[in-house]
Amino acid sequence: MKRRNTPTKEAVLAVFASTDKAMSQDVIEQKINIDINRATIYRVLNRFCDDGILHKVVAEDGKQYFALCKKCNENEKPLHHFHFRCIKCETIECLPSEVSFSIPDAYLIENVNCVLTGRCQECS
Amino acid sequence: MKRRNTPTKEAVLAVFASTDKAMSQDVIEQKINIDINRATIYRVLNRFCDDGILHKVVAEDGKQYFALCKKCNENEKPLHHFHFRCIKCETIECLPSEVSFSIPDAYLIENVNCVLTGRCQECS
DNA sequence: ATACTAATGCGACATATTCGCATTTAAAAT
DNA sequence: ATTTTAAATGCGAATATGTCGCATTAGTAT
Ligand SMILES: [Mn+2]
Ligand SMILES: [Mn+2]
Ligand SMILES: [Zn+2]
Ligand SMILES: [Zn+2]
Repeated sequence: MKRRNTPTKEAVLAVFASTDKAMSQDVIEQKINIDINRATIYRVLNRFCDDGILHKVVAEDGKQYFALCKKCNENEKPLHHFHFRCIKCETIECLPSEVSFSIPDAYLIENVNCVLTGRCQECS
Repeated sequence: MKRRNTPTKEAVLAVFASTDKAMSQDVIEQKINIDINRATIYRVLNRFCDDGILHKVVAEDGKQYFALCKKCNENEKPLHHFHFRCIKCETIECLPSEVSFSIPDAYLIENVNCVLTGRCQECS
């Protein structure tokens, strides 16, 4: 069960180090020089999510997007934050805006997925 | 461009009249007695969305769910509300909780998609 | 150097949604 | 009542995204 260091992991992490946007598998694959299998990329991404290194968002295009989990000390982001997807430049960013809602205690929330869609500052 | 009345439309609307939950295409198809083609159901649903009769939510399972748009006079629901998807009973409900966030004016919001996932009151 | 098993590549599979196109049919026009 | 028009449908194929099984490769600890 212990994780191993592999070129694939490093390549994927390098991509995330280069931007603070959330990215889909195909975009990530494009940004990597070496050839990595699609399924492998998904497995690496999901493993990173399990390990709390990445988090996953599903936009209303039905696709999964992955983004770095900012450490609580530096660029702090609320645990549950909104995301913004620009239909023009096709990027997804994690917003600093926190998600808050009221719901009866009887509900058990296991996941929060909030995405706003439209045009970002540059594209509007 | 003018809409026509068809048995399909009526059958789909009848399904929505029977519940206040959001439903996916396959569930809707199951609830209809007469045989309607899958693509047709999607087209009807999307047309209803265009016409403001239904609204669409995409959950983190990547699937589209459709729900009635409540009229502003009766069971008033905020324009942008949260949704809750129960992983146990597999239902999606429109919550009365309104979605509020702060984002620079330069952003142009065209769509809001917020889904909480977990276990509902009955299933928790 | 060897053993153990996590990680990968590959192809197949599953599922959801859309699209083109021929056909049907609701509704307007005659 | 009949004809006309284009909206709606059925069907099959296409697209897209994500997962899975399984054989193979390759980190890492001993
Ligand atoms: Mn985020
Ligand atoms: Mn709703
Ligand atoms: Zn943009
Ligand atoms: Zn439930």
